[in-house]
Amino acid sequence: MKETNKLLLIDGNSVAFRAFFALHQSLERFINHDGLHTNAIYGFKKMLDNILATVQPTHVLVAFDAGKQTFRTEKFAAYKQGRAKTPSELSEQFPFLKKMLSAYGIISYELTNYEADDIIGTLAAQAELQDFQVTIVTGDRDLTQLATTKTTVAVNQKGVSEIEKYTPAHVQEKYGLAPAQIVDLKGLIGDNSDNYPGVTKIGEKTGLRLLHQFGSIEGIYQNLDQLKPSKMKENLINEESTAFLCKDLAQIRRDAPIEIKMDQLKWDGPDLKSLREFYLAMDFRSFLRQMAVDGQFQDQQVTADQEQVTYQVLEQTKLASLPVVPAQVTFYLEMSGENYHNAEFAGFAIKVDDKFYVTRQTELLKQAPLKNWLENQETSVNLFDAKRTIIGLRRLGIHLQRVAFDLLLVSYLLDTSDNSNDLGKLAQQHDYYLVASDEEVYGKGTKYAIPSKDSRLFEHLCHKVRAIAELQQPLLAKLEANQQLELYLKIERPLTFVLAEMEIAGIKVDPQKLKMISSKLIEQLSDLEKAIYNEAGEEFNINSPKQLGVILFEKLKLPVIKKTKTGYSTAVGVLEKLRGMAPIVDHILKYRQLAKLQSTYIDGLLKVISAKDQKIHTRYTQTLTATGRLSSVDPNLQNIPIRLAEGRQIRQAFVPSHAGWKIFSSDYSQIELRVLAHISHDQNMQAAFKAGADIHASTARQIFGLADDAKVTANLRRQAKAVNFGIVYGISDYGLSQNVGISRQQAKKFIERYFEVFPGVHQYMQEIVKKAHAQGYVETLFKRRRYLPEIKSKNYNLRSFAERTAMNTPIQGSAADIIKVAMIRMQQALQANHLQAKMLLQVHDELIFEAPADEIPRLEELVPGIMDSAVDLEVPLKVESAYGDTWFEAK
DNA sequence: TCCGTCACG
DNA sequence: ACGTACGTGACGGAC
Repeated sequence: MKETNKLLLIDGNSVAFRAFFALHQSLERFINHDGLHTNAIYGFKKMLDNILATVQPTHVLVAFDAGKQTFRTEKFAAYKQGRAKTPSELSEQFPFLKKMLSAYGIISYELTNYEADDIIGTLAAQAELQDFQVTIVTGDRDLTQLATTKTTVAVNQKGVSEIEKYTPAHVQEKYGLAPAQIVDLKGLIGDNSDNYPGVTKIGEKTGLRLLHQFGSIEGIYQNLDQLKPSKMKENLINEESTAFLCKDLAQIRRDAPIEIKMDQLKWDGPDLKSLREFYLAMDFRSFLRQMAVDGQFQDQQVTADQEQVTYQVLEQTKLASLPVVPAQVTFYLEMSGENYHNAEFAGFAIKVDDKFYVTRQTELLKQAPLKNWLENQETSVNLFDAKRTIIGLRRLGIHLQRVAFDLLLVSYLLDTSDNSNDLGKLAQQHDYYLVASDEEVYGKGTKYAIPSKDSRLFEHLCHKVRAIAELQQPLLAKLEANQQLELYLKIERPLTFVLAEMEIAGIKVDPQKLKMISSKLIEQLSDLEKAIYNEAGEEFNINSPKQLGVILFEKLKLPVIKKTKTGYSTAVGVLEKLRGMAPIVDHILKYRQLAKLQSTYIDGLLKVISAKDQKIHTRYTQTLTATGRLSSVDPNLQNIPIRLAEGRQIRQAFVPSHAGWKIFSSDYSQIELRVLAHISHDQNMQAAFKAGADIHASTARQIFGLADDAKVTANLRRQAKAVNFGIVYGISDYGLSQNVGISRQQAKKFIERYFEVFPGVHQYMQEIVKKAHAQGYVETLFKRRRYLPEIKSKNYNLRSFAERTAMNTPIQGSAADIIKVAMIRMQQALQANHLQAKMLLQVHDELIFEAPADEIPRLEELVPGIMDSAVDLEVPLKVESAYGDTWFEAK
């Protein structure tokens, strides 16, 4: 018996539109490495898989509209006029959509002068004659007119997955009409979105009533005498030609001059190789993973065997049979929770030679030969997240000395903007699919739990170890190809050890001091609260921007300066403009300032002082920022207040951990501007630094045209400083004007003048943007790389942002490189000089130590000496130091 | 979980 | 005509 042929016809434009708007809120998340939007392609692909699986067609075609001009516009010029232009973010996706269809082995078809509908109508008619079953997929209900016993019309609803199926019975049920009568209905009532009118005053209700009575438009006009005289009847008579024209426009053609034969639509499934290449080009990682898991890669065939990993559960009795000093091991230590300073151990897996060992008993690590593997100098250890592992092991009394390959760190260096802390997700980004993400295995949020079933945990840990081992060679090769091996080997990898020591050391914090500050704050806050309620005439939550907005702008009728997405803005900048209009404003500003201190810096810090040693152990994230800076979390010790006197007091609570010790601090002076002077080779700016001038005052003299020895007023210096900052950030006249409080015109003049005075800087800014465009990324002094795909975006905002980033990242990132080098050398110098001093904190351009009082004179020489010689620039680096009994006094 | 706000370089 | 300084993390409130 012959099997039934099944034809699937898809309205490409309509489905692409649906997919685009369904994923519109995620538009900016769907951008591939070339800056192409991919949301419609993604949605289309999901829908396509869905429909292919349910319909299981033997023949497939996707029809597209050929253009605006069609036979319908010839008959009626206004047809589909007044429609919003297709957004460029969507139209750019069509060529790639067609590429994907071709990889799927599916024909895309369009026909001059006809719409996709007509192609579908014609092919459906031909297929029915050949006894095919036909399924039509579209987002447009008009196609329901094509439903027959052999043809089903599937209309996708809002999303891409919800589909409503129309058979003749369904159309009958919904409208009380046969599918063929849909065109009569449209002829009477018209179509707003296609922009044709129908008969005046006839809507869906009247239209349906007439058709139920007379069957068709022809029927209505043959039986006009049966209608009672009415306005409607007059309209029908006056607009007879319109009614017939509109019916004709609605009528999908079933005889379009299509040259394609049914045989050509035969579908044999996708070409997996092309599909894989396409997904790679689109950055569709989840689909790639799906393909791998489904065993669809020819060169990376995943069989059930390969999914599995053979491992041995490690036990006390087995330790003796392990090798003594292997050349290489790959190791993963699992802890439950992010904070490795105190997270519970969950187990470990280790690969040696080709064998995998795994256990929950982390205590085994303390014994031979495992301890020796990790501590001896001859075995290289491959890891994921070395810092986490170093600190976890240290808690077990194990001193990890040498790391060869750190998957997390290397991956970050390869692409600083596309990083994840999850081994499974990260492996996927490198086209390795045989390890799940932690979220898949452990869950997230309140559901997070290490599996109690041994095999589940053990397999996952072994998969992780296998991924590290497998990715080692290819990723190191990529680093080398990018000329980034030195950055990894000389800077980032050694830095991991330095950071680990700083985190383990921690900084002592005096809770009594914080509580003293707190009691004063609470008193002041309570007074302010009373004053604010009094001025507002009611009590409300001052911390709620929403409630505060109502009080200020509705009840007190203060002028609205700025709005946010959700309501009135009450940010500092806004409140400062309202100052003097009502006393409540000053009180709110003060309240905000103090409430921040209390919640973030008093309560927040008290919560994280360790009961064991009265210290705070932050974690530095080495693999997060796009520029190469560190960040500090849990708590953030890089944003302890300093600018305002009230907040600065918090620093009095940061104290040395031993009696008779001091806090010592050194910071780079204007490191970013010095970096800029170096990379731009601007002679004028370099001269200022070489002369040891006050750079902001010198800038002021030059851009405001003062004499070389003229005194610079505080105000001019402040403005020049703002311009200098603006330059570093990738300046815009608007941004500068907002910051300095001058007109945009004035700001523009400042910038022009600046570029005249510092032509090297101007040239650098232009060239770095060009370079970013040409190569797709920018680099720092030590070849740290940041990709900027959006620099090619057609969206002005995205593109401008990428351009400013191109200007800023080499500056900010090179400064980060420099202090990292200094930190490594510093740690070595402390050891080499047998000093007790410890490096505790890094705050971007500043290093903070604690040391016995008698070491301070040595540090005053040593630390600045190392910091200012960390790199050799075309301008000198300047370092300033200070010390005292608390961090507050080390200023 | 997102948003607005604000602390730092 | 557009909306804008660069890089972070933590908090409270609202959904």
